[in-house]
Amino acid sequence: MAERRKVGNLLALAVLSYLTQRPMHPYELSRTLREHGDARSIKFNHGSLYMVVGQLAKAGFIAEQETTREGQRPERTVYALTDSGRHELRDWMRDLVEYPQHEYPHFVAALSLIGALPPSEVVKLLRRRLDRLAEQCVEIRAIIDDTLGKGVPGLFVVEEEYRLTLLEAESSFVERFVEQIIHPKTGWGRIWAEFHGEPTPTDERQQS
Amino acid sequence: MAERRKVGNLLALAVLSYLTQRPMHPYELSRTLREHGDARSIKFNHGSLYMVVGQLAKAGFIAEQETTREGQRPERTVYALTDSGRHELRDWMRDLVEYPQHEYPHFVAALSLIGALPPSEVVKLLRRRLDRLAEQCVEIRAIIDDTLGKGVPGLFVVEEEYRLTLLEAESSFVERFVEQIIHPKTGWGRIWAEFHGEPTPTDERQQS
DNA sequence: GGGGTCATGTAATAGGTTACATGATTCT
DNA sequence: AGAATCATGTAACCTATTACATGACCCC
Repeated sequence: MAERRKVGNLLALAVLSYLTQRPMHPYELSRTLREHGDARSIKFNHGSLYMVVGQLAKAGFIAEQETTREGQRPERTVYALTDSGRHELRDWMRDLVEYPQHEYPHFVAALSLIGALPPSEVVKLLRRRLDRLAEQCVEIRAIIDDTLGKGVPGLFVVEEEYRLTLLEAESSFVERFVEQIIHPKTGWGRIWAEFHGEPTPTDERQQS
Repeated sequence: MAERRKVGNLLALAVLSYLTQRPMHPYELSRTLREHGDARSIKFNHGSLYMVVGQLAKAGFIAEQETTREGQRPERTVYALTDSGRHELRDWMRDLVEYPQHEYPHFVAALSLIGALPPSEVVKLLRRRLDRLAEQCVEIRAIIDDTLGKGVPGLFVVEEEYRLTLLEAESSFVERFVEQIIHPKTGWGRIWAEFHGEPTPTDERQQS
């Protein structure tokens, strides 16, 4: 489970995966990744790609196959997957699917220090957050519908469905949280506000 | 929104937050962070802490206040929050609470490349994942109950409640996904399996 | 009083991001 | 023909993680 991989960057996983189809040179990988929209799921960045390709080659997961040159353009080095690379890809995928990872989303960090802001402000900010979350939901819906509309099978948008699930869960969490804060009798707002030297808040449920 | 901060590591946020209480030296911060359990929400690591403190000092958000030494132990440099640091803390928190960030969880990456594994295996792995997710849920529940049991107000475990919400959402997503794959008539399993050269799967719903 | 572990920090290394460079192609 | 953009890669810089170092305290 989550062993220390020789190459840990998830971009490498995408590279391995694309190379199962055919050998490619880095720029082609780059283009394909971006076009295929994988950059939404895996942090992508031109510089890192070359780094990762280098690491994979050093680790023996891919191998330089040929070096061609067209006209005066820089040389393009074509890489192919090795057996060891094919194995690494499967093994890594199994790992990722079976074992949930402890991660550190930004919002978790913010929540853990939320007491640093006064509750009246937090409520305002959370309501704005709800709007943004809703926007993101429609955006993702659009991507999904658009892709399915082109006849692509649903399996290829499953990661977007997942995101959507999480966004919806977050939204309803935030709604509940806001209620907890502003609930006039049992809410946390009172002591929290006092701690910040704010006037005891009135019931704000009707606002914006 | 999400401007380029002088110091971007979320550990720095925790440091700023702790220093609002009183000036401390790095090791004290380190201990406090670990004891207070913030390491579950913010990636923490001894080395990074010193780095971050250095960065914060260079950026003027904290300032060296005094340097003491007890016996022959190394010097301890005590840092205090500056006005600019206090401002940065609030500003950063507002940012994090209001704006959802696009993040890259490992599972999303795996889903986006899920076709690399054959469906029969994916189903097996997803079922195992469900078990692990359930374990994590009870673990978090325990932390929450334990903390509340000590009389700590609920506000201080809100980040764990959030995690829990996300875990539950993920669980139900995975359950639905498994159903999608194995559904005998409308499921994705059939073509997917063929693509991998596997025998067309039978209805596996009764298995483990 | 020798073997752990706590307290405290620095240095070495590896990893990732940004900036730079340069010929080719296309647009106006 | 000059400007913008694509194609392709390297180098410089920052950030983060691991490893190392050393005196104090505690236990048996």
